[in-house]
Amino acid sequence: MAIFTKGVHCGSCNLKMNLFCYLSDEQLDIINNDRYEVHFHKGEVIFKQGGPLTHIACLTSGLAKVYIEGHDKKNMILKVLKPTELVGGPGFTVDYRQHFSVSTLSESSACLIDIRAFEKMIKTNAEFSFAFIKYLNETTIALHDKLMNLTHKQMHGRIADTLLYLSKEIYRSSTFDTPLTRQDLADMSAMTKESAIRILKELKDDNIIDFNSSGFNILNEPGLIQISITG
Amino acid sequence: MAIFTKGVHCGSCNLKMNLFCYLSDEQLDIINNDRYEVHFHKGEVIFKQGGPLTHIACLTSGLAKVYIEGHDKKNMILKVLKPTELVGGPGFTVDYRQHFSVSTLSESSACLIDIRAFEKMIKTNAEFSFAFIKYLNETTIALHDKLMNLTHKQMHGRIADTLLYLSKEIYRSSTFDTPLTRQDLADMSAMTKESAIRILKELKDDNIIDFNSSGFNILNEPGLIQISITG
DNA sequence: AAATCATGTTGACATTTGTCATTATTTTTC
DNA sequence: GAAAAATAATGACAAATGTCAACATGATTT
Repeated sequence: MAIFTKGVHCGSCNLKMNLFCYLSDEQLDIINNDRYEVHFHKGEVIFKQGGPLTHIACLTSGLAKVYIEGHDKKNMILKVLKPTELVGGPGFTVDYRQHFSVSTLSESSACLIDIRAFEKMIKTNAEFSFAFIKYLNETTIALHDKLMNLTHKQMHGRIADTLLYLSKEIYRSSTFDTPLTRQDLADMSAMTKESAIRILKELKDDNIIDFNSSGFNILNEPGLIQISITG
Repeated sequence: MAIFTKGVHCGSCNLKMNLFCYLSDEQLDIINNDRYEVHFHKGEVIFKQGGPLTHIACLTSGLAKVYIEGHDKKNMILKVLKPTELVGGPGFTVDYRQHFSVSTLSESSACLIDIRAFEKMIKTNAEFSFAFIKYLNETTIALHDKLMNLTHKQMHGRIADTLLYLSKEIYRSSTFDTPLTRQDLADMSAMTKESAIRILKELKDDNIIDFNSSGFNILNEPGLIQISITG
């Protein structure tokens, strides 16, 4: 678990950017007063599944993965987190335990917000609460989408979805270098790493994508989208 | 879509049972004033995916299924709804469209609550809003669970999960008769109906379960749980 | 530079799962 | 009650996917 080495105020994380814009200056002060910036090395765990939910995190630099840990190292990566996204956890208001793990894919920083301060805002500011409900519902819609993609598409479609997600949502570029390993790509696509490698090779052979040690390049995005649709 | 044949006040749906217990009598009056009870025949659609989200429903009698419609009639049943459960929809606060369909599995009644009245309660009552957030988070936890089960378990484990869900959560009995078809059981377990039939037969041959035209009987629950775990 | 370790790749093979055709059974309709 | 339609069941087969073993590559340590 994250250790608060020092109480450094997090200046790089402008809370007003997120749903915190609904807070009054006074309320913002309350949250600002006990939030801390923590630096994480590559591969370190920010939140651990099963552990206590004491804080909400806002990734301020670097990249992280949010994943559910299953049996036999069979993990499922729910999403990739980039600055300056929030990550809470559905245990909030329920059992105050983490229902997924979050770990960094590169050197990263995160701003940790005390869950009690967050909870107070929810209970005292209805606009803020409403915005948070919207955030939760958007998460649910994304989860539904993932559920359908992973259960109703074959491997080619699932890998296409993963590549399009990285290209469009995370890196916003048709070429990108990524610290995600083949195992990570497999964990995002619900398959073994061997299968992921095979499908990637096929897509490369068909000139839909290209890749080497320095990253991926989507050569034929319409083709990749077609594969994503036909599954 | 549901047609409001008549403005019949819904007496059988005691809103105080659900999260509505956080409302003041005054607020409860506001919601009570424009809610209606509607009867649905077996197989009728209460909410249609893609359609407008104008109401929240509380099933007051009967049974319904909540499902995402995919391509080629490949549906995914998210949950079975029984009295007196609420069903909203993640489109609330987002795009005000339905992101899943709800249809009845038997003759049913539902109490429909205007989404604007509901939204007003969210915005004016922080305790209510907090309870609703808890409800949303519980839904998300259940979705995570489903995602893991469906992507990381083989068919035997998935069918076992479905049977245990029906037995424990829905019917609360080791024997139950259900209007769910084999296709429905398959749609809950992310497989084809032929596969569902085959697995059910295997479980029957192994004396883990029994079934006939009048319903299911779980003979060896520990065995079924073991299958669910080893997947 | 050698050694070690993590990650990536490939091939052979077994298993799982879906598809399709066919027949039985049940339910609904007339 | 007969006919039609929906649902259930079964078998043969093909396709998708995982498993395992082997080896390659690259990064890190010594």
